[in-house]
Amino acid sequence: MLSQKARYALRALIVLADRDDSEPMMIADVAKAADVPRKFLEQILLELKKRGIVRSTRGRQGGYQLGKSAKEITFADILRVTDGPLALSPCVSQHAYQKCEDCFDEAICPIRKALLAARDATAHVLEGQTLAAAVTQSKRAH
Amino acid sequence: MLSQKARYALRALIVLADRDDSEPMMIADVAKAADVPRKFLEQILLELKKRGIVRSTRGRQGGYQLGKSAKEITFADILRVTDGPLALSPCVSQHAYQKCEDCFDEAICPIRKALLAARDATAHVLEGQTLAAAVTQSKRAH
DNA sequence: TCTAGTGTCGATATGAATGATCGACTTACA
DNA sequence: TGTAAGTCGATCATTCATATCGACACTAGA
Repeated sequence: MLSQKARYALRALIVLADRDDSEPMMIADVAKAADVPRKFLEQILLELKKRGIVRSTRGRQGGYQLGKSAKEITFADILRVTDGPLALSPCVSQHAYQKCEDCFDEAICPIRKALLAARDATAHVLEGQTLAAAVTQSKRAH
Repeated sequence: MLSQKARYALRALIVLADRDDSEPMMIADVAKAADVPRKFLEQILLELKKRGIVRSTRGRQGGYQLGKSAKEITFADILRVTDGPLALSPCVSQHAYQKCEDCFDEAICPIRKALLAARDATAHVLEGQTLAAAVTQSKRAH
């Protein structure tokens, strides 16, 4: 399951993607539009910023904007920030690989093999879902 | 990520699947073979029993066996017991659907659409992975 | 019928993660 | 230089994950 944090991040980013990106949007406004607790959103945006998904401007007239084109930001990118690796086990993670402690031989582990297939399938789908597509879709529906 | 509980369940079930199933195996023996804390395994097996994945015999000479053929038990079945729905959100779960509280219209929710695709992909893979296949594979490797 | 060996079940302990909030600080523009 | 913005560290409440304990119920075999 997604964490609440992930839901908030997705909603906030869709808000940012769905507007004229020429000037930044204040945290408070994003929080209101995306229905996210203001202070919590702060933390989330900071993490997204560290990964380059958004960028910020300080001081007056400051706020947040996407860090790159909405076409280049995928759901996979976002979920990796908020919820960690997509994989069901560290031993099948592409971006955060780690050996299982109690696995004596990865090569023949029957569990690993199944999890690897699951990871590939999930990642393939989520890496194909961009923010731009999400915005387009929700606009078309109105 | 999988919970520890899920890893334990998978390992224990592979142990049960990988033996002559004519007589039950004691919890203590399963715990040892699968390297799972005995008391914790108790709880896990009870839950698996409720879902029909294993069955038990009480009293002397008692113990656990698979509840059906290893060919009919999928990783999806097991993970649903230990970790809940495979879906990333209740609103896209097949077996445990629930409406999002703060989602005003499911039909046009751009997040939901992405999560639905992810669920389908994951479920498809995990429902294709049986205990029997896992055992066969690990045997072939030796 | 007794008893030893087995699963069952409810309660509880503990630590970690999650979700959320607060207040002080820094930066930038007018 | 004052004010409006983001930044950052700390903290807190609650829930969840992991694990353990002890008493109980059931059954085969002596």
